[in-house]
Amino acid sequence: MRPESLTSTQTLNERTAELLRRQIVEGELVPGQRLSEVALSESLGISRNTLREVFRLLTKEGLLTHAPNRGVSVAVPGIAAIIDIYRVRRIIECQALAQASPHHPALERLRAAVAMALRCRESSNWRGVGTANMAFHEAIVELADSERLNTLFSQLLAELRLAFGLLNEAEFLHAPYVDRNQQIVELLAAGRQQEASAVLREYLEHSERTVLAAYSRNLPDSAANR
Amino acid sequence: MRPESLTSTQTLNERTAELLRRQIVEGELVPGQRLSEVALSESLGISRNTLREVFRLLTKEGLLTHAPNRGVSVAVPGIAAIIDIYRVRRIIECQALAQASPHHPALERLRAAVAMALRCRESSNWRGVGTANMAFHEAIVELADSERLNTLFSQLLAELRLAFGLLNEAEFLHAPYVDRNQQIVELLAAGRQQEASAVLREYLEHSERTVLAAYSRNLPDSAANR
DNA sequence: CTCAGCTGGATTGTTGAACAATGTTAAATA
DNA sequence: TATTTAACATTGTTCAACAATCCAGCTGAG
Repeated sequence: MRPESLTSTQTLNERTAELLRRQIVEGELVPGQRLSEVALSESLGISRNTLREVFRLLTKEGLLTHAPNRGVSVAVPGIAAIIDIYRVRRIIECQALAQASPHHPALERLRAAVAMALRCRESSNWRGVGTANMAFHEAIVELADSERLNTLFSQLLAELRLAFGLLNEAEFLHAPYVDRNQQIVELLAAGRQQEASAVLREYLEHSERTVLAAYSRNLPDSAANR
Repeated sequence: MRPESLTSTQTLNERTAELLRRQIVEGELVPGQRLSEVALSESLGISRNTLREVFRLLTKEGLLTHAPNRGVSVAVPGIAAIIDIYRVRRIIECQALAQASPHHPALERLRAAVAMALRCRESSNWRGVGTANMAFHEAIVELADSERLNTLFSQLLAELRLAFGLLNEAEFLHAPYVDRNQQIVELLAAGRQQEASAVLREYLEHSERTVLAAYSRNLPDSAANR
């Protein structure tokens, strides 16, 4: 999809940004961890100035936080961020689904994501279920045919993956929703968008509650974060 | 609202970004204009590296476009961008309004924006009507109580002001909607959110048509832009 | 005359070093 | 103990240089 995601891009800037993005959402860099300009630039083999440009990029994407004169650190999604993200998701995803055409090309992507999730669930590959689930929701947003919503949403999902990384219960977080995803696709294909949207709304509310519960259970101290 | 908008902020980075932002949306820098790193950095009295960091910021905000090895230029919102922006606006604003509480604190801002617009219209201050109108829509999005939607929307509006700058018909673009804004506030205050949302939707569709018409009328060549 | 390829100049990409400004830590003092 | 001061470390910012890329104009062949 995105030209950057294929291979190493043209500029060192983008390549480094992509690398750090991956390290952040995959948990190699843990939330809250401070990123020293000199240390990281040396370990990456790039200049400090170049790294600073990358920092500005990722900060705008919400993956890093930048405190002037105090450096940048990996963002720590707090409860407020979770609530905010789910609020945006309900507004965008439900609306995209409700007004979607049953013949939209993204329908293929939806079906593919469901199929992938089913396969992964059978082999108890919960991580795979998670990424398939992400792809499913990205396809839902694509139903709205808006570049800007697509990029916003992919950033939101990256933030959410950061938050999920704080939890270690991938099965618990993703597996229960595979069946509902399938149901949503079928409803949409049958032209029953309103019902599909309603299912999705309830689904998102349930997921939010689950995440928030796991959050305050596992991270009792960082509740006031961000 | 935003801490940056009050006075000069801490870091030179942010201050310069704010300056360029203003120059862009106010038309001092015309869309399509190329921004040379050396020339601009000298004229601003800042270093080339610092300016490059600012460029990355404003590019992420959609106000600049960055072609690797070919430098940055002021973004040229094409017809596709206009359509996309209005699509996002309909999804976000209408939903925010439809689910809003009639006692939300942003209601005061809505009323203030309408009052301001009325005053400006009486004195034929069309520029003032325009900014009041922008404030009105920002307040609508605030009804959704989402940080992320607020920042997304303020970026969208900045892009839109960039597009409007290509047109020189402020009266035509903003004045007709003052009355409808007032109507929307009254409907919301009366607890008739659905009707308010419907008025807004029709309003946005009308505005989009107007802008697109003016666009293809005034800029017949740059239709395929972006 | 047109077009492919070349060449030189201009711009961006990237680096390294330096200094100023700020934040942090720990010792020293009241 | 609390406060102040004094080092230290980190970020903010600048500068100068070189490599990589792009662009315009030129040349020469057909």
